[in-house]
Amino acid sequence: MGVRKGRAAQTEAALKAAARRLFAEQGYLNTKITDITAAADRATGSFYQHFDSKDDLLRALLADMHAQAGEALAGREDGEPHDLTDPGQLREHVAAAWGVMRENRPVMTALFESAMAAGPASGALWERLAADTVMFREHLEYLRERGRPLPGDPALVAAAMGGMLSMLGYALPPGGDGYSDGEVIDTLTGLLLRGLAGA
Amino acid sequence: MGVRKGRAAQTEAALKAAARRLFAEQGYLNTKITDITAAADRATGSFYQHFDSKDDLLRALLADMHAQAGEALAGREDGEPHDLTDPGQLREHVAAAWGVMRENRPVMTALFESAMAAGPASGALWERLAADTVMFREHLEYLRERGRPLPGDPALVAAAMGGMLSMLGYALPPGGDGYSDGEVIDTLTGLLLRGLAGA
DNA sequence: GTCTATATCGCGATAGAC
DNA sequence: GTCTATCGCGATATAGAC
Repeated sequence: MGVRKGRAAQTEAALKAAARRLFAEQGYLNTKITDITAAADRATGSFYQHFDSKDDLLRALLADMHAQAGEALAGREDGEPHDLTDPGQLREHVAAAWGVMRENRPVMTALFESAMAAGPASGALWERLAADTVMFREHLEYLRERGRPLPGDPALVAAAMGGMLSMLGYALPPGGDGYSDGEVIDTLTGLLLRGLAGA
Repeated sequence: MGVRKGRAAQTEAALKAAARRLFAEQGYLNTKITDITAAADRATGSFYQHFDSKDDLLRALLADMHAQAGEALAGREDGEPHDLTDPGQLREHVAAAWGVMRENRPVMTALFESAMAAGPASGALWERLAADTVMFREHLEYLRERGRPLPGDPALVAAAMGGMLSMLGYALPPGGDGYSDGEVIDTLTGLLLRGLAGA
């Protein structure tokens, strides 16, 4: 695709870009449709030419993210499960998950808030957690098959790991005064790998 | 206090009870003030005689919970920090945290959603996480002082542990088909204690 | 497709009789 | 203190000209 786009495509892109910025800045739930159109310098009505609702826009952003992730990961998966008890390999996985979380902060943030707004009984958040940790779960199941003792059911352990990551990814203020990405990744890796009982 | 209450106290209690039930069933954000009054068989206007807003009601529920927890914990804290690397003691702490989460599901749920609705940049969720994990943090600092190697900054490790707990506590459907409390507690204890690398 | 203007509505909050 | 009735605002969504 070339650099030049039609006016319509430009508007859609502007709306998406504005939405991503606002979702990260003030959250998904707090962001009104009029906020998005204003930030994109478009009229309110134009929004509905491209999206049915805020939720629809979010799904579009998610699709973009998946497409991008698909490109980046193409051919990188060798199909052979990795050994999560190996320090280097675990760190790599934690770093990858953390990276996705940070680079796609607007979308992850929004999905998180959206799932949460559905309420606990809806199970939406649990589904999200499960979906986001399939890779962890598969690797844990692989370990279990090979006779490694796990602290519990692979799906539960995977969800616990993922929950820890998502929660920190959402809650930790991204810039400045907090912890560096490397520090967070090292800490989480260490915590998961050795546990509290030490090396 | 006796069993009989005035009409006013009865109304306030009914509103609180209805709110707790609805918060657990459909979430805090989804629950409208009119839902609460309807469930409590009271008129909409009566709500404001007792609370200024939904947020105010939540604070009242939180105060009730703290009062109750205060009674339960009175005299149980011996001031001496515990050793979180001891399996029994760690499990006790995890079980305690999990128990609070489950027994006060409506309030915890609501606090969680409320903090989240403020958006990520507000830092509200991070503050909640930090506040809910002071006990973990203190124990970790105690370990560090005694020369134990930790995977990272005590506050960060504590937040990670707390995040894992809160996230699962919120996301896991409370009844029936899921995991038992004992299973969850054992899994989390094992995960934190031995880490993935095993005993 | 984009704009301006407006219809519609849910819901928080208040007024005033009882 | 509780009720019924209503106001007012914020936000979604649509209508119709350009």
